[in-house]
Amino acid sequence: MIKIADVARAAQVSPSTVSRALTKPDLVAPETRERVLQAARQLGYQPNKLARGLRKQQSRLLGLIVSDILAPFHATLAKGVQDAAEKHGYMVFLFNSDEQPEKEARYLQELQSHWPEGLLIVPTAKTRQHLRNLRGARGMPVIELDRTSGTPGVHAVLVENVLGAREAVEHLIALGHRRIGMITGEPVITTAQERLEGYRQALKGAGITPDERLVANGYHKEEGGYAAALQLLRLPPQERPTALFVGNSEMAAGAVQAIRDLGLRIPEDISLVSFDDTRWAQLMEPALTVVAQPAYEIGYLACETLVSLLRQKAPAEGRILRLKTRLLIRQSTARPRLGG
Amino acid sequence: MIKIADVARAAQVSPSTVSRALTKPDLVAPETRERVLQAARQLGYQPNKLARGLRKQQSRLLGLIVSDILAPFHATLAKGVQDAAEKHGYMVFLFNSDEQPEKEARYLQELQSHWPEGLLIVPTAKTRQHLRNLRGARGMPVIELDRTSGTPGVHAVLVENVLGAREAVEHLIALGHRRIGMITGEPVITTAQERLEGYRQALKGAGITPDERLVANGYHKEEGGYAAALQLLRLPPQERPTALFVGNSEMAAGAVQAIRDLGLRIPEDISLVSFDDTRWAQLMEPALTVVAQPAYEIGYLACETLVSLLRQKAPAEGRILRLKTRLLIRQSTARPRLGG
DNA sequence: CGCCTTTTTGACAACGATTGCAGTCAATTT
DNA sequence: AAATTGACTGCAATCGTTGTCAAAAAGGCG
Repeated sequence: MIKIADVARAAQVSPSTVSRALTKPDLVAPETRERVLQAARQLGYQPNKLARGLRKQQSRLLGLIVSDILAPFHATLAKGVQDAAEKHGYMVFLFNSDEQPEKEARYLQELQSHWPEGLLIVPTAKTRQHLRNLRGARGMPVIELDRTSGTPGVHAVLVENVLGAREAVEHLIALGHRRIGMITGEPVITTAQERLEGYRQALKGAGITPDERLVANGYHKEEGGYAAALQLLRLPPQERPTALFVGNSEMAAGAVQAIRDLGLRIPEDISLVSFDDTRWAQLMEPALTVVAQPAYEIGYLACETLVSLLRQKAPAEGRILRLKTRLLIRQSTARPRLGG
Repeated sequence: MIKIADVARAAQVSPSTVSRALTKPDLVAPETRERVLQAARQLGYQPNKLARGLRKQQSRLLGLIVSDILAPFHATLAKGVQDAAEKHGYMVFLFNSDEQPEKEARYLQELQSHWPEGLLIVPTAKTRQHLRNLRGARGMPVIELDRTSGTPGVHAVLVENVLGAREAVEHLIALGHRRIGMITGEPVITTAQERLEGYRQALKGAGITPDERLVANGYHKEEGGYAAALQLLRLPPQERPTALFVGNSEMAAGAVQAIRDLGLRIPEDISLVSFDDTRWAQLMEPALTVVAQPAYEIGYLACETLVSLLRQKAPAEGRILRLKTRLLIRQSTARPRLGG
């Protein structure tokens, strides 16, 4: 690997001059600079970021921990973060907690030892205490995405979950549904709480008495969504929901499977609306009505926020940004059958 | 940030001893070791990997460049790589070339300056020359995934594309199709070439004269697949294919849209089979017949191979591994209509 | 008790890049 | 012609960690 000393020798100057020629061009004489640049180019010199980071005490690295890279929402989030990071000359270390607090803790440690300048994280159940334990975290800014851990003073980029959920359920109510089931995520996760809250608000607004048997936990995962949907749809006929509102697309995929396995039809027998727009939601038959989240924008904006925090040295107080969701009405929601 | 000197002071020993106590425990006296470990724990010491990497001349970092992180195939690939890397104590820098050679070149440069010990890459059209330009690459082992760039001596983990494609097309032929169209990817990409070759072999094997008008380029992308499908399905009735074989899932999604926009039904009017199994392929109606690739295994295996190359210093000659595909017959393929 | 091994520890020099400081040299001013 | 300025360059220290080497301490043996 070519180092600065090699370029220095080739250009017949000192290493200091090479460094300056490359990073502070106006501090060296034009002809020297040209000689250095040429030598560097010819030798294919690439600065060693490890050494530079060590000396300058800055890594130009950001850490990103998402909870499920295989879910389109998170993949899109990650892309938004990376695009923004690249724009500002940062690299991103991407990890996947799989919603497992232990994995998250491990990755946080591993990450910390690489001296990232900032951290973006989709928190899990224990993120709050993990962040507290990160003693070295000094003033390292942290931005939470999609959910919050409740850590005081932390920044976050979220969506209007309550409103988004309420709109979805109000849409069902407007179609005439009265018995509306919800498949929610882990109750410790704020998105699950907020979406449940939106669901309840909508019911309340319409004067519908909430029935706790119509709310089932799908643990944010496909299998959980499958089980939850089965549970709800196997209620006795007069108690069974005529519509389901699902907290995310993973669980919705499970719910669709369950509905099919029960031999029910969407939307004739059961209306379905879920959070997250995905390719399969668009391609399935009937296309799924969804609450679309601006995943790319969340990631991009979070990273922009982080970078601007890094620019201004003063550790700004935690600010929470909330983006809007959009209800995309497709064919999976319809009037309930009479007497349903 | 706590450094070794801080721990040394707290434990009343020299920095060297702290370093040894942490990395070569049997070289320090038990009581000293205990004192050091305790101090380190108490202060929350984390070794600085930048400094360590610089000193030890090894970063424990791997680079991974995929061509589209939003595609499930690539996301799964990445997960396989990361899981394997983690097992061996490596971190992964993940990038996304978006199939754009310029992006790839930029990321390769950026990556190189972080001194990764090895590189995993899903090559684009210009990877071969990019790798050649990477002068510093010395003996840095490179593993190609999914496709090959044709760089001599490089390792690769691929699938049996010819065979997989042939089986898919033979399945269509067995159903009675004679006019079978193919939507292929960029011809410079080896997977596209090989899958096309499999298609041709299947036709030849069945004594069907290939018709070049039945092959359209979808450029690996959804929009391309849409356009290509339109082109093929708008051929005059007696020339129009009764079945389509699509080179990947992105293009297949476009093809499905095109088929629907034309008011055609799957599989009654047109049979469809594509490479890559995805959630939407399973959930769409009718469920899509696909050639499933072991994406996770490709990633995992590639990373395992890379790590084992790193272990044995000798730069082994390039070896190409090919994994099997599986034809999953679902409902999107059926007998052609009589007189179709 | 002294000599020789073995264990344990600390001082020091790297790794590669950057930067404050000081020195050189030519250009300008007096 | 001497003095002053300014532009440019090199020296040396530094970032945090590790490995080499030698010194110091501890243990073993006659």
